[in-house]
Order: sequence, then C-alpha cells, then structure tokens
Amino acid sequence: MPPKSRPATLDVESVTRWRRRAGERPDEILNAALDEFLAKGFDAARMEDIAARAKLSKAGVYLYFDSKLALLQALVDREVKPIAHRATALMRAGHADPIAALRLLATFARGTVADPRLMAVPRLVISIAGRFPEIAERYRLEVVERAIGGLTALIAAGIAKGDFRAVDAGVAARMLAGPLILEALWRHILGGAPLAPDIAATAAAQIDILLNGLRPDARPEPTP
Amino acid sequence: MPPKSRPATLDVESVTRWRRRAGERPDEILNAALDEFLAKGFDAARMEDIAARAKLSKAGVYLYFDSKLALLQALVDREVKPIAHRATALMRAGHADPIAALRLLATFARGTVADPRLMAVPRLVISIAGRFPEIAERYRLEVVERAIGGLTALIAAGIAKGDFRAVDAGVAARMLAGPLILEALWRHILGGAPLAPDIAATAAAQIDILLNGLRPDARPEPTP
DNA sequence: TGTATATAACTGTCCAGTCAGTTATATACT
DNA sequence: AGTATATAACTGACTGGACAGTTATATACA
Repeated sequence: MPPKSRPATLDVESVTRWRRRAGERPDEILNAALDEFLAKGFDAARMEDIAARAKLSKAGVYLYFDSKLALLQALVDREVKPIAHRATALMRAGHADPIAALRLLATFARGTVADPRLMAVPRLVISIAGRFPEIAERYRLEVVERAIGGLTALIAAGIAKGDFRAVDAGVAARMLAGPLILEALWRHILGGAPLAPDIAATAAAQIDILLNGLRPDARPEPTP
Repeated sequence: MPPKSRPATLDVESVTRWRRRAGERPDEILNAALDEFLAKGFDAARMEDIAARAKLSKAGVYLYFDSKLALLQALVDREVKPIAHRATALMRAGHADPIAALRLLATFARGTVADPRLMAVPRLVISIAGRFPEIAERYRLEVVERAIGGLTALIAAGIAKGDFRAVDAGVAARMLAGPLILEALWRHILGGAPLAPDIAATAAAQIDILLNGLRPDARPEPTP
C-alpha cells in the first residue's frame, strides 16, 4: 500500500466517489425523501436525514431541489404520470368484453392495493392533503378521477352492450373501487392486518355480488 | 380619556373575564385545536394560535393539557366513544329485518359522510396516522373495526334468515361501506366536488345493486 | 389570607436554507 | 504526454427565525 496520507475509508470508496454523474442523483434523493416523509411525516422529516439517506450532505440536496416543498411536489409528479396512463389503457382495452375486464381488474387491482411500495405515494398524498390542497387536487385529477372515470366508462359500455341492466354506472364503478380503497386505508394507513388475506377469493366474492347485482334479468329494487 | 394605564380592551371584557369556570375550558380548547390541526396540520399548528382561538394565552392551555400531543390524544378520545356506541346499537337493532336496515343505513351513512363537521376527526386521524400509529390503531379498533364488524353481523343475520344467499358477509359489508369511504376521501381529503350530489338517489342505486347481488335466487358466478 | 385561574415574558432547541470553500472531472493548450 | 484552467459536484459550518414548553407575576374571589 502506498504511503498516502488520506484516510482509509476514502481509499475504499474513492474509486466510485465522483464517478456517479448527476443524472441519477435526483431519483436517489426522491427515494430517500419518500422514505423519510412516510416514516416521520412531511414536517418532522429533516432535510439532513433525507440527505444522509441519499448519501449526500444537506447542501447537496439543495443543488437539485429548491426547497423541501419542491421535493414533495417532484415526488408526487414522478409517480402520477405512469399510473394514470396504465390505468386508462387497461380499461379502454376491456370495452369489448366488460364482464371479463371487470373480473380481471378486480383481481389485478387487489394485488396492487396490497403492495406497500405502490401505496407509498398515495399514503403520503393523503397525509399532506390538508396542508397542500393543490397537490392533493392534482393527484385527484390525474389518478383518482381518471381511474373512476375509466371504470365508469367500462360499465357504461357493458350497459350499452346489454351485458348489464341500466344502473347508474358511476355508482357501480364505486362499488368496485370503494372496497379497494377501504382495504388500502385499513392496511396501509390505519395499520390493520389485511381484512382479506386471500386476494383471489375476495376479488371473486366481490365480483360475484357485483355482477349479480348488475345482471340484466335482475328486477330493480322498488324505491319505497 | 381617563389616565388609566390598562389597555381599553381589558375594561370592556373584565366583567366576564374570570367568571368562566374550568368545566367548559377543555372542550373549548379541544375545538380550537381541532380547527388548527385541520387547517395547518399537526406539526405546523402553533400552540399560540390554538390558545388564541380558544381565547386564552398559550400558558393557559398548559393548565389543562400537558403537551401538544396530549391535545391530539384527548381530541381523538373525545370523538371515539360516542361514535362506536351509536354505530353498533344502530346495527344490532336491525337484525330483525336486515333488508330494511341496510336501506336505512345506506342513506343515513351517506348523510353522515357528507357532513364536514363529522368528518373532521377522521381526517385528522388519517393525516397523523403515519407519525402516531398508536392513535391510528386505537381509532381503527374502536371505530372502523366496530362499524365493519356490525355491518358484517347484520348481513350474516340476513343470510341466516334466508333473506340473502350465502355470500361472504365481510365482502358484502365492505361493498356497502367502501363506496362511502371513497366518497369521504374524495370530498373531504382530496378536495373534490361531491361525486354523488343526490344522496338519496345514490344510496338507493347502491342498495339496489347490492340487494340484487345478494338475492337468494341469484345464481352464483362460476369461478372460471 | 389562601387558592385557583390566568398571562407576559422568557429560554432552549431545532432546523430550513445559505455560503464560502474543497475535491473530482473535463477541456484546452503546449 | 503533461500541465494549466474551467467547471461540475459536493460539503462543513453557520444564521436567523420559529416555536414548545416554563417561570415569575398578577388578578379574582372565598
């Protein structure tokens, strides 16, 4: 070993120390921020801890993001785009056979909702919604509104096609989505054990009730 | 102007200034705290502002509550007790005629969910759940778990009585409750316009689909 | 006079954001 | 190739303000 005066740790790390070009940094910082925000909440999360998690100094974070709030906004933006597209595409593809599409969706969506990693940003958005209504609204418009809208369109297509009787498509859509939201709230926010451990069975049970409720030959409830 | 050194406001208020006995204070402070917590979030809410809203000095608040966190806990406690009782009682009463009870519940619950005042504490709990899991868990156990449990029991009673076919009662319960949670999340947390402006009609549409789905003569979906 | 109720003023700590300076990589020039 | 210069990536140390919680003091009333 050459008689270098540098500390040993530097020798070990020095190979990769500056090789990392800036391109990857923002994402690393955002991941760190998400973890800290979820663990401590937006206000209680410290920029220094976020930086440390991203293996950076606090000042380093400010080279990429103007402020703590900018970090939050970038975080939501990053997740919003892909989800919205995926959801709408999936549902548009199902218009040909709405019944099959609903069956597929119910299982697929339940799997999504059970995954803590995928639920991280929604959780964050909900927790900060009171303080930053613009962020919450953006999320609602880009994600929730699209999802419910697509689902409603799918059921409306089923009604037009004669697969379902003429119920309020929006209400039916929310009878599919609502229980999923409830499950997500329960598990990931209120910290409960899964309400429905068997994803496939639960999805099947739900779709069974829903499809029977939508059946063309069912007689509508008399409104007393 | 008389050469009094006291500020004028004191003279005006002094008549009633000390008359207020301690009994009412805690509630006033809790109401003020709830408002501030909802407006700014738990961390950003300032004890001084809470005190001012309750027409007290900051130190005054500390005569009744030990800390900011104690305020939060007291707030949740205050709301938890009555709600849990009311909900279970309502549902137990309906076991004789589950169908009628579900119809009633759907409309009643939709009205509840539409009321911002009643949704204030749930909103707060959700927003702080990440930071204070014990509070969230307590709320889940005392309120959400009881509500879902009662609803499930009601539907199970309907199945036993022959009003409904033998579906998974828990799933059916969540198909009633889920859309309500979705509506609440939408309106009160994500700041959307009401998804369903006409409460009665929406409740009717939902119960129509659900009851048809539960009908004893419906044929169960084949699970492919 | 004593006790309960209240407050103004204070203290100690915490942390977002800044800045002056350092180290690694890239480029220009010989 | 080697050396000088520029610039990108990064950091340690600091500041200024905010705010939870405390203390010393005042008022009301029995």
